[in-house]
Parts: sequence; structure tokens; C-alpha cells
Amino acid sequence: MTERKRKNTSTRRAMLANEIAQAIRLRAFRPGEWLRQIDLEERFEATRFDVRSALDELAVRKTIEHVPNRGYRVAEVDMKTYEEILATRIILEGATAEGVVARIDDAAIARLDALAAQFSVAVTTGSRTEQSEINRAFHQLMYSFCGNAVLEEMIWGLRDRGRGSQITVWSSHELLQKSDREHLEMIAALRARDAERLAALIAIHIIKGAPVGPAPIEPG
Amino acid sequence: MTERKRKNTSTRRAMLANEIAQAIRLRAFRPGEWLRQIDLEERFEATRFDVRSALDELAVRKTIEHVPNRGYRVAEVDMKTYEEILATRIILEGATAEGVVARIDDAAIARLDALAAQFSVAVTTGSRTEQSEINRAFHQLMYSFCGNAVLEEMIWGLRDRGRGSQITVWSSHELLQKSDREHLEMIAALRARDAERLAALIAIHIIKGAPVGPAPIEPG
DNA sequence: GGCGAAATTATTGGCGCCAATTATGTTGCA
DNA sequence: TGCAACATAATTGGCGCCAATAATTTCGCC
Repeated sequence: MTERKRKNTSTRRAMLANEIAQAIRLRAFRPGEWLRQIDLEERFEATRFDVRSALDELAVRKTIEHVPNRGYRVAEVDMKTYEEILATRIILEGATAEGVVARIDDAAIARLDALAAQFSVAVTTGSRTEQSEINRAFHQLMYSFCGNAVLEEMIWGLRDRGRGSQITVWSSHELLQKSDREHLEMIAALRARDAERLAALIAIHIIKGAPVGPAPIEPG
Repeated sequence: MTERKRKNTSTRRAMLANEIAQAIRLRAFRPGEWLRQIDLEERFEATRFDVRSALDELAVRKTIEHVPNRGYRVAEVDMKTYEEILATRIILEGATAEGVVARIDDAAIARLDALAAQFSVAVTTGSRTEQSEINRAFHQLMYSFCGNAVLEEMIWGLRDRGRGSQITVWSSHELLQKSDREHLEMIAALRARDAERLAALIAIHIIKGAPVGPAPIEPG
């Protein structure tokens, strides 16, 4: 067939919600910024209805905030909530250590090696978007071996929520290098099958300004 | 003013979503059961639009499941997911122990005492709905002292999700008595400010068929 | 020129209609 | 009697219109 089959709403909404979420992740929309429905219609070539559904979904997921009669804006998380998110991330991401260590195989560790190497390069030469994407890929791959899909889901939900913080002014070069080194240490812990050490490293990684998002991009 | 001010949609939707969620909690709708929009309109005296918004919200929260062109039904969680939910609950609820022990005061412990006593009575004389509500109140009060609102949120979200399991055929009388005893032990651990013991008790409480929901009620 | 009020414009939000889809019931045929 | 195909009923779902609300500009007065 020449034209693609038209998907139903729930699919389109989910896709659009993810696109918007990614845009927020890439800082195309900054915390506190209003998301005008008309702009989103054009930018993502969607109907107003779909835009609103997607925004509603993101509001439920707390990625954005809904103010009646004003619209939707990227959630700004206050300091207290930000710290709570970090604390909860340490709990959840740390809890993956045991399962990951038990289940991960050599092939996966090799792929983590590759990603860590890519990150090392990106720290000096890459854009912040690249750094962020590689970092995300690294952790996504690692956590995917924890054997608990529910846990994984919650982790990525929380990570998205934490982005609405001003504190995320983004790591200095030193912090990036530190993150880089920590990736290597995590891999070492994995090779040694040392879950406790891995959990500790993850906690440090989260606290000490781990890269959670790239620099803002100008609105197109 | 003689008539109540009309609330805006996002408020009404949230309220309706919570009402439906509670009905699911009370087993007015059983796992796998279809939620017909027309019925919900009448039962909750809402417009079709509000019903759909609320259902969408619950679908995002994974309390219910959306099947295109078929409608919404109470999510049925498979065995694997159920176990993952329990494992994650142990992680999260266990993680509250430290904060709770650190922050809880004598007045709150006294209130927990009262709730535990209420539960003891309800185990033999009360309805399952009562048992469930008291149990919920007990844990809600305890966890409210953990000092991490984000963590609390996730806990109650997960608890709601776990309800869609067939395994929740509900505790025998022996298990209820066991839960009852565990409540008292938790209070003892709180008095002793023993976070580790509290966490361990919470884990046991979750694994060994803690009461998560009442028996089904007939649809009205 | 500065400030406040009114008019104008921009944006969101409630909701109902009817097409699309699925479920149910009925008929006819082997 | 069993089954398949068709007809009918029930239910969901896409979407656009316009009223309600907020933002902005203009205008007039001091």
C-alpha cells in the first residue's frame, strides 16, 4: 500500500507524548516555559485534540503541569522535591544492582564498555545532547538486566521528572570527567559481580551532579 | 452563594478518576471487567467527556488498560508483573523505615496503636472493606513520616497497580491475624527506633499475603 | 508622561455529534 | 441441529466548534 495505515488515537497520543517528552529532555522547552497548543500542533503536525491528549498524559506523569485556563507548562520542581527525587532514585537505581550483577553477561558488559568509551570521547568533543544520550544509553542498558520491568519503568519516570529543576545547570567539565570515571568503575564492579559496590557507585553517581540533560536548544 | 461554584475540568477529572480508582480498590469492578462509559456516566453522574478523561488518566497510571475500539478494563496483572510489583514495593516501603523511625513522634505512635487495635477487632468482626481501609490508614499514617513525598506517591501508585491480580484472592483468617500481629511488631520496632527491624517486618508483611483489597461487592 | 480602565486579541476548554468499530441476534442452508 | 453469513444494535472514538478566560493593546484622563 502506498500510504501508511492510520493509527488509532491512543497510539498517536502516546507517540506524541513521547516526542514532547523528548523535546523537554533535550531542553527544547525549558522548565517553567508554557507549551502553547497551537505551536505544538504545527511543530509536531498533529491535531489540537491529539496535542491536548498528549499534554494530559504528560501532566499525569508529572513531566508537565496543568494550570486551568492558563495551559500547560514544563514542571518546575522545587528544591525539596528535587532532593526527594534524587533520594528515591538512589533507592530505586541502587536496588537494581543485585539483579544486574546476577544477570548480566559478558556480551552486555562489552557493550557497556563501548558506551563508556563513547562517553569518554563525548566528554571532550561531543555536544551536550550527545553526552546525555550516551549516558542514558549506558544506564538503560545496565538497568535492563535488573530483571524487574516495573522497577525500570519507575526509574525512567523519575529521571524525567527530575529534569524540571533549575539545579540541573549541568555538569562542569570536571563533573563530566568524574561521571566518566564512575562509568568505568561500575563496569569493574560488574565484572567483579560486586553488587554492593555497584549500588554505592550508583548512589555517588546520582548525588554528584550526574548528567541528566543537555544544554538548552533554541526554539525552532 | 446558593449553588456551588463549578469546578474546571482538570479538577473534576481528577476527582472522578479517584472515585473510579476507589471503586476498583473496593472491588466494585473486578480485574478484567470492562468499564462501560455509559454506565460510568450514570453511576457517577458525569458527562461522557469527563468519564473519558478520567479513564485516560487511570490508563496512564496503569490502574486500567485501554484496548482501542473495545474500551477500558480493569488491568489484569500477570504473575510475573505481580511479583515485580511486590519486589518493588518491598524496596520502596522498606526504604521508608529509616525516615519514619527518625521522624515519628509519640503521638503518632499512639495513633498507630489505635489503628492496630481497630484492625485487631476488624479481623474477626469487621467486613473486608473495613479491614482493608484500616490497614490502609495504618500504613498511610506510618509512611507519612518518611519525609519523602515522592516516595510516598510511588508507593500508593504501586499498591493500586497490584490490585489487578487474581492472586489477591484475599487472606485467610490466619493470614489476617498474622498481619495483625505484624502491625504490633512494627509499632514495637518504631518504639525501639529500630529501622532495620521495621524494614524487615515490612518486607514480610508485603510478601506474606498482606491484605490489599476487600472482597468483591455486587454492582449497584 | 504615567497610570488605570476598557476594548481587542489570543488561547484555552467544554462538550456533543455522528462515523467507525465491535458485539449481538437472526436467518438460512447443509 | 450446527454453523456461517448477514442484519441490527450497542459502544467507542475522532474531532471541530464556539464559549469562557486570560493576555495585550489601546485609549483617555489626570
